[in-house]
Amino acid sequence: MKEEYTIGKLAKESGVTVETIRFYEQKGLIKQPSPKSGYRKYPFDDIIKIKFIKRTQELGFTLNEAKELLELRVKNNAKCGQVKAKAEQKLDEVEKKIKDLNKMKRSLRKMVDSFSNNEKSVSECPILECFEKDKKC
Amino acid sequence: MKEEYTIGKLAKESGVTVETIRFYEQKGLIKQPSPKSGYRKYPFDDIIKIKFIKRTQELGFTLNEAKELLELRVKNNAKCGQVKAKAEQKLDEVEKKIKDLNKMKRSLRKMVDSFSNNEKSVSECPILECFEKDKKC
DNA sequence: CTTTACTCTGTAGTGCACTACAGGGTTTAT
DNA sequence: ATAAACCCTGTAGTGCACTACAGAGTAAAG
Repeated sequence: MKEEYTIGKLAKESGVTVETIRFYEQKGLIKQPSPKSGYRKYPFDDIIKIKFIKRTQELGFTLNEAKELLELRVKNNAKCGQVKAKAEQKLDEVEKKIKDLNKMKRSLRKMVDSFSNNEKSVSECPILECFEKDKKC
Repeated sequence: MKEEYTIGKLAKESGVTVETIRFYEQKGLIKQPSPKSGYRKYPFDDIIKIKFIKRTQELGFTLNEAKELLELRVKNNAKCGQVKAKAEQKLDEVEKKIKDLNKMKRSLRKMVDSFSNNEKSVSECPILECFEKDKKC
């Protein structure tokens, strides 16, 4: 009943490859007690860490940003206020991303709507024009 | 009154660098009549092509996708439906991203709110847990 | 006619997030 | 005891979208 994973098991359990874990380690996202004696050993808890990284990536954060967020958890002298500030900053970033994507969405929707006549040949479709900024097709 | 741009003028007019244009050429997005005699010459029309590429990128398309869209314009047997389908697919992708980011936003907002007590130490702040999928903080 | 500005090809480097070996050592199952 | 399965470090390659030269040729301005 050991409290540890080998790298292979951690990889399998968290849904990434062994190489990815070593890559994260190299980038400083996952630390490990430099295996003087053979193999890396990871606490079970690291599976949550890796899933967290994957989750943040799904949401458009970079690995460096994931690292920052992980570091917030680790600094035990940090106060909630500091964490809150970082979280708020991320929140602003997320909101900006959503805004940008909504712009994209509106443009794409306009384009799609303008292509309602499926049988027109492309020469009659103003493809280039439809992509122009602020152009109504 | 020549009907052509040099690469430098095309670059300036379309807001990209000379290298970017050559890069696009290399990737097959812009074609040019392999300048046996000196310098590349581009029709004025290519400025629209490059702006189109930039625009598609703004809309979340990759260079390869931009290339495909440009090719649709050239193939005169292509139907509007094909362009529409591509735009719709992108639209789905963008909408999914927005959904994910909204989830993230809600998680972050919850997190920020839970950090109202600025003097609690971070160890009491459930950062990782707050990011977990479908987890209510 | 020379200097400056522009162009050419080709290769290498950037940042991101991996992915794929090579050439070993270790552990576990049979 | 040996073979399969796993692990190690380290380096190189991938795809994307450029960016930055090096070393050379050409065109335009004064």
